[in-house]
Amino acid sequence: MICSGVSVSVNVWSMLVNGFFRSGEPRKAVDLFNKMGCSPNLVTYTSLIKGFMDYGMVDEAFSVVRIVQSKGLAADIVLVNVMIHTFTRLGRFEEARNVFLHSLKKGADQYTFATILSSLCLSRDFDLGITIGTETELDLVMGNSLMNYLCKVGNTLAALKVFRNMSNRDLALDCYTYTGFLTALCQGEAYGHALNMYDEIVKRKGIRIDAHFHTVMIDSLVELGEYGSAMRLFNRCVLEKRELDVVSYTVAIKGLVRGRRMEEACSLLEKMKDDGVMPNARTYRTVISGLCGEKDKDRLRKVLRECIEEGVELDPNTKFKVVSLLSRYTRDCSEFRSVFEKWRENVGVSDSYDELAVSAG
DNA sequence: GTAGGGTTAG
Repeated sequence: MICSGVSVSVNVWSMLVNGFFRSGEPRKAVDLFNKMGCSPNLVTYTSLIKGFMDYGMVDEAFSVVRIVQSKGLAADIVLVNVMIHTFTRLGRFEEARNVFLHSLKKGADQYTFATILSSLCLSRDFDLGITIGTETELDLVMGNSLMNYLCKVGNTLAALKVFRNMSNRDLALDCYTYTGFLTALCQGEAYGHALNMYDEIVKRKGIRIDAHFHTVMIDSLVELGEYGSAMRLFNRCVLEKRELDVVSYTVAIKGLVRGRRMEEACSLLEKMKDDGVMPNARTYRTVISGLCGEKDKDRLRKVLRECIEEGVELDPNTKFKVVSLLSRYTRDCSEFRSVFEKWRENVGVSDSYDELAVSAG
């Protein structure tokens, strides 16, 4: 269209800018924006803000926000939703909440509620002082988000009610929905029923089940202290070649640690690597604090060696436990002396705050 | 039928 001189509307330019961001070519999106043959509008700016945020280009995103403001363009509902999402991703929950409260007066929709519910969960500040979206008819994503929120605040019955509501409608329930359902059942002390439902959902045709779904069931059993049952389910998932990821293995390891089965926990740590799933800092933390708890110095040294070899950085808490245990035995920690030195140097600097920070995507 | 937005775990 451009080469043949056909006039390209602002709609088409906006679609192209958005499309290049979404297909992983932010450079082209920006080039095209700069070459637009007409002036951009709110839709174009919204695509830019979202696009920049998706690539972690926070300053660029906010420079577009300032352009919108300086042009006196009023944000519509889509931009409002993008801004709630943007502030949330940056951990700026207060601002997300303010934008949301402002949007209530002008008509929030399902996207708004899904976003703010997730924001509240992330901020761990569940008290918004208002009820959310009771006037709005649930759609799939908002329903999923609401169930998740209700489970987190401990309102299990309300979560189950949302599930029933969703089931009675013409919604194509998905992985998120069933995961929320199982979480609620386990929280409601109906884990036997949850296990039956789990089996039934896995057998059902046409539902894509992901690692998250299996992991939630396994983790719920672990949290209920049903370690044997949790491990049977995990092993069954392995045998049946279900999709499992690093979180699934870590949750299973947590079950073994809680059940004080450290030998098996260490074997599973090895097995996951054989299965092609690389342990991360959280996995090592689970095993290592378990070994510290059991004062199992020999296994601890072996696992710590691997952790260091693989370049996985532990959290400050776990480092402290390791040093407390091993430094009492000079002979046992000689091989780690330089590593411990480095840990001491870093105390109090950035990495201590990592756990407080919220991922910017 | 005609641009842009949303939900999950250890």
